[in-house]
Formats: sequence, structure tokens, C-alpha cells
Amino acid sequence: MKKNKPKYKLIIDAAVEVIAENGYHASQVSKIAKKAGVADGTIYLYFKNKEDILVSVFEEKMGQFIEQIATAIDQKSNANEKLLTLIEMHFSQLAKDHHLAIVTQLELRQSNIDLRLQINKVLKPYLMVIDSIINEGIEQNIFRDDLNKKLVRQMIFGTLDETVTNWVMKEEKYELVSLAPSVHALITNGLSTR
Amino acid sequence: MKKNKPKYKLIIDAAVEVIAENGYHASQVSKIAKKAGVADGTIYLYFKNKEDILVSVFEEKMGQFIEQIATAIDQKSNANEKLLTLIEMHFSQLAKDHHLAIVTQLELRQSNIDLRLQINKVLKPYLMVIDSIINEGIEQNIFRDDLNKKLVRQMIFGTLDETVTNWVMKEEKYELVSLAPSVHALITNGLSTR
Amino acid sequence: MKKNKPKYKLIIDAAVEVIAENGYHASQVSKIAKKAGVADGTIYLYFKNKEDILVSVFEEKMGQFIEQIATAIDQKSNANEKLLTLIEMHFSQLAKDHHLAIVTQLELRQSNIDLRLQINKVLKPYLMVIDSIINEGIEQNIFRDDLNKKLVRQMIFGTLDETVTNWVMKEEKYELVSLAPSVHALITNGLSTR
Amino acid sequence: MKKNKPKYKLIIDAAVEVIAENGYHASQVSKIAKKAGVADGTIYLYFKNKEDILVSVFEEKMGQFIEQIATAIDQKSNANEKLLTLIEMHFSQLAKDHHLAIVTQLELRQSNIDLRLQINKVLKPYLMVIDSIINEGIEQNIFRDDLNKKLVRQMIFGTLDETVTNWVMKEEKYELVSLAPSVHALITNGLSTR
DNA sequence: CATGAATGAGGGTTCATTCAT
DNA sequence: TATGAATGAACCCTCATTCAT
Repeated sequence: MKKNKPKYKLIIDAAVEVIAENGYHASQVSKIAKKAGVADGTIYLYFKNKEDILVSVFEEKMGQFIEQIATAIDQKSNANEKLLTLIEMHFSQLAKDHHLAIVTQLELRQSNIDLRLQINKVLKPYLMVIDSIINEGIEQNIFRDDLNKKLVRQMIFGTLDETVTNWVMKEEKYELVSLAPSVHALITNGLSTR
Repeated sequence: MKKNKPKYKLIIDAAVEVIAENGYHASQVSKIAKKAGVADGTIYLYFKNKEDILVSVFEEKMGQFIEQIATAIDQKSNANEKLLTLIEMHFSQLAKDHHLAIVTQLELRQSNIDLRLQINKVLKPYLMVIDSIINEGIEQNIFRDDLNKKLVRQMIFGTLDETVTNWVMKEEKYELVSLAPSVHALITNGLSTR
Repeated sequence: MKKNKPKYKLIIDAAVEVIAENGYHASQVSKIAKKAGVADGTIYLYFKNKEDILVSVFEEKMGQFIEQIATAIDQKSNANEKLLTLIEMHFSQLAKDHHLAIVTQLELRQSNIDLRLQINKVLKPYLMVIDSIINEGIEQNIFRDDLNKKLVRQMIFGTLDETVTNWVMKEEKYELVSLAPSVHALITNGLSTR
Repeated sequence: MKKNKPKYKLIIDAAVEVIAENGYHASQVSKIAKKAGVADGTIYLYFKNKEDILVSVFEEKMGQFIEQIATAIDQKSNANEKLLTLIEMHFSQLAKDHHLAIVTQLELRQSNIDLRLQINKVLKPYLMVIDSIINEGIEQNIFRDDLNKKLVRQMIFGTLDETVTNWVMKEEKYELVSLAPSVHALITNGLSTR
């Protein structure tokens, strides 16, 4: 299994750094190889082609991202707390990894549509985690049962994503994680006065 | 003013078509020139460079987009109706222009970060329309006054954007505009039971 | 018609020189462009790709080659004289163009099989000229009528080709054209004593 | 002597197969190693470099080729029979080894000139066999004594080679060996009526 | 003897932009 | 204004060869 070899991780991490520092389109394979401390050709012992590096970056990082969130959520017993935890974790993980935040929010979006579709596949498990919280909230009678669930998921993900992207584009000048309770309140209670 | 010359619009419209049909990265200047019926060099009499074409596409189309929405909103008297109208207009304008939807939701996002920052500038007036609705809602005591307004705007825009992108990626298989009331309800009332 | 533009011929001639001087595999497009005095990209305004340059070289040069031979043969009235003329012309044209001789006898043979098949197509008209001489000789009762005509053609072409290749490989140290009568005698009379 | 070790022959035979199946340019050392059942590095214990493999292939196969012909010729007493036998053997040995025919007639010709010169060296003994038949024929007064002997050899070899190449390129659709008497007649008697 | 992971040099092609007409 | 032929910089990937084990 190639994924367990040390150079695999070396290259993945180098790719994140190089993309964050140079931008998506200026990230040559040779730069990644140099940063990883391997020869150009070595890259191709571990990855089919450049696109495969990028998809793998997303898979690896997103895999950890989701796992962390899923673990944290399991320790909460109701949907409201789970949703808050998801928001906090989503924010905190990106807040603590500057490079990763830039890569996921800005750089990887410049990829062509084929690559974007592959990235969407990787994102699927995360969307399913959101879905499960929604379902649980409805079962627990915490969330309304007249919701279009798919729309709810889109609202939650769209809000988090837009919030993080704004934060990254503002060069992370403010505290992201501290916004979590407000975002949670907005999503659960909406704008309206009662 | 170059923007009023007939070839200016010819090139802008050709650009939208070419990008929608070929995708961002396969949209060469020469293709746009051919579709517009002008020589390659002529493009550079109206636009500084390729990036300038793309920004101008966004400016032109977004200008109309926002104007339509602003006009429709002016005829509504309270923030709730205005918000619903904004959502309906946002959806309906993209639903009725297939090419534009693909270009704004998928293709232009592949541009590099400099271009994205310019696009964000163009988006500013739209975000200000959203802001004014939020402010009005708070003044009218329809929206809560303890909200982080910037977050609210990010939630609204993020939700709409994510919803439209999902719809485009699902190849516009379902009715987008009919989702407007549900989206409006979600945003105003949130997920929670009362 | 691109073939009449001056740069087309410029590139063709540069290609012959570069291949003759550097060898088939060391003939980069950039070298050909430099020798032709044009930019690398200009090559691709006149040729689809590198292979297209090579096929075109062969087409152009072989076209002239065959035309010269055909014209010379037309002025002879019997098959024996025509055959001798063909041999003389075949030898003399390659003898007077050092670069062309190297390219056709040594370098272009290193091409892959697809290109070789295309080269064979270009060679077809030459083989047909040989065939017509054979037929005429038989009609004139100068050549025997019990011959396998295809074999005869292969003998003639094979003999000429092998003779020229040997001459080129020996670095053209001896007079090629003066061998023509002997080659002609060999082909017409064979090895045997009577 | 490395040539007697079992892996030496294993690699030679693997090379012929790989070249015949994949073509000269797609025949990587790693493919040959795999087919031979050895590690890539092992190849370099038996051969200096890739070119050395190819020359060795030619040496091995050509050695057997010539030996077979020489043995067969020794049993004939006059030059005419010897020449016919040489033609028959040349054709029959290639006709019965499909891979070898493709490799010698098509694939190995794609090699660069250095390699071709080495191949020519390997061919030398074969050309000397032809030369000896020519000399014998002249001594026996079967062949004319006014011949340019080198040209005769080129005619014979060129004719055989061109005939076999045509046959391989036509995908061996007809019987090659049965052409031998006609080829022999052509070479000995020429085209002319008497 | 044998392995196979690692190396790193090398080139065809695209396309935004220019400028002489 | 308008043209379009010409420019030339920039990069992914393959594969023969090596060498530590």
C-alpha cells in the first residue's frame, strides 16, 4: 500500500505547501518534488499524474478533517450540540492550518471541472455527516419536520463555506472559531424575531 | 466610451457563449474573436487583456443582474418580502439563462485569485443590497437585532450560491425557482422547532 | 495554400539540414525553427505537428525527385534506355544533395512505423514509374514476359536503395553515378554467363 | 562467459518478443526484464546498456541465421545451387519466425545510426558468404567475370531484403519461400530476353 | 548474484499578445 | 479602426541507469 510509505505523505504535505505559497496554477510538479526532497520522477511512483496528486491531497486532508469531526460529534447526544460541534470543528481545523485553509478555500477551486467532480466525491462523506445531524434533529423533535432536507444541508454547508472563504480572503484578520455560536444560532433560529 | 460601441457587446456575449460551451480553460481569445466575428487583434482595442474580458463579462452581466433585483425589491415594502423577492430573482435570472448560470457558478471560479478578487469587487453592490435588506428588517423589527450582520449576509449569500451551484451541477434537472419559498423560510425561521 | 508561402519552404529546407546534421532523434522542433529563422510557434502555423514536418519533407523532396525522373524518362523511347535513365537520375539526384541523401537513406528510416507507412505512400508514385518501365519493356519484347512483375520491381528498387545506402554509409567516398551502367547491366543481364 | 548463463538467453528471447509485440520505441528495459522474469537491475549484470541488448539480440539470432545458411550451402557443389539455397534459407528462416521477421525487417531499423553501424558489423559474415558464392561462381565460369563484385553483393542483398520487407509489411499474406526460384532466376538471368 | 526504488535530464506544443499593414 | 501572421515562454512526464541492501 503506497499510502503508508513515508514518501507518499512527504509529497502530499509538500503539495499543500507549494500550492498555498505559489497558487494553484504556478504549482509545478518539479516545485513539489523539490519541496518534498525527492526527484521529479519519484512523484510518479506514487501518483498517476499531477491531477492525482491534487485529488490525493484533498482525500488525505479531508479524510482527517471528517474523521476529527465525526469523532467529536459522537460524544454529543443531541442534534443541536452536534451541529454546534460540527461548526466549531469545521472552523477550528481550518483556523489552525493556514496552508490547508488557503488550499481548500481558494486554490483547489481553480481546478477544472473533472477534478472538481472528483473533489465533490471526496466531500460526500462530510455532507452525509451533516445529513445525519439533520435527521437526528428531526427525530429528536429539535428540528422542524417540514424541511426540505437537501436545502437544509446546502444552507449549512454554504454558510460555513462562505464564512470561511470570507475569513481567508480577509487574510484571516479576525478570530474564526469564536463565530461558531453566532453561526449556529443563525442556522437554528433564523433571522426572524418571534 | 468603449462600452457603448457595438463590438464591445458583441465580444462580451461571445465570451459568455464560448466559456459556457468550452469551459474556462478551453476558452482561447481566438475562439472568442471568431464567435464575435472580429479579428483576434480587435479584441485588444476594447479590452486590456484576457482577464479584462472576463471581469467585464462579470461586470456587464452582474450589473443587469443586480439592477433587476434592486428594481423588483423597491416595489416591496417590508424586509421579509424583499428577501423573498431577492431569492426569487436570484434564482429566476440564473434559471432562465443557462449559459450565464454555468459561467458564474462553475467556470469563472476556475480563475486565479487576482481575477477572483476583482470579481468580488463587482459583487460588492449585490452584497450591499443584501445588507440593506438586513438593516431594514432590523429597523422594522422583523429581524432580530442581536445579529452579527456580516455573518447574516454570508449565510444568505452562501446559501443561495450553494443552492444554485448544486442545481447547476445536477444539470438543472429540477425547478430552481420553486425552491425560493423554502429557502426563505429556512433563512428567516431557522431549523428549530419553537 | 500554405505550401506556396515562403516560410513553408524555409522550414522544409531547415528540417532537411537539421536532420542531416544532428540525426533524426536529435532534431528538435526548436532547432528546425532556429535554422529556418522563425519562432518555434510559427512552425505550427504550417505543420500540424513534428511528424507532419517529416512527412512533408519527404513529400516535397520526393515529389521533385520523381518529377525529374519522370521528365527525363519521357524523352527516351525504349525500356532499356528508360531504366538506365532512371538509375542515373536516382543516383545523380542523391549524389548532388548530400543532406537529402543522408536524410532519406539513414535518418528517416528511424521513424516509427506509422510514419514509415506514410512515407511508403509517398513512395508509391516512384514504384509506379518503375512498374510502367517494366510493362513497357515486356510489350517491346525487350524484357522477358515470364517475370513476376512485383518481384522485378522489388529487385530494382532494392538494388538501387541498397547501393545508395552503402555509398552514404561509406561517407560517399566514391563516385555513385558512374556505377549506373554496371547496375543497369546487372539488372538486365543478370549474373550468368550465356 | 556470460553468454552461456541461462539468464542471458532468457533476456535475449524476452527482448525479441517484447520488441515484436510492442515495437522498437515502446520496448522499455523494464518490459524486457518483466517478460524475462528478472529484476530491471539484473539486465545490467549481463548487458552494458540497452543498445547492447539490441546488438546482442541481432548477434545471437543472426549467428544462428548465418550458420544455418552456411551449413546448407556447404552441401551444394556449384554456385548456382548455392545461391538458390541461400535465397531459400534466407526466406524460410524468416518465414518460420514471425517475431524475428518483424524485429529484423521493421523494428531494429528504427535504431540510431551508431546501433545500425554495429548491426552492419554483425551482418558482415553474411555478406561474406554472399561474396564467396559470387567468387565461386566466377571461378566455375557460371557467373560472368566482368562484374563489379561489390555491386553484385548489393544487388543480391538489396533484392532479398526488399522482398522480405514487402512481405512483412503486407502482413505476410502470401507464401514467401515459394518466391525463391523466381528471385534466383531474376538475379542470375536478369530482365532481358536473349 | 539479484533486487527494485529512486533518479533527473530532456522536448513537443499551446496560446495570449503584438505590430506592420 | 481593423486585421491576423508571427512570436516565444513555459511544463508534465518517461524511462535508461544506478546503487544500497
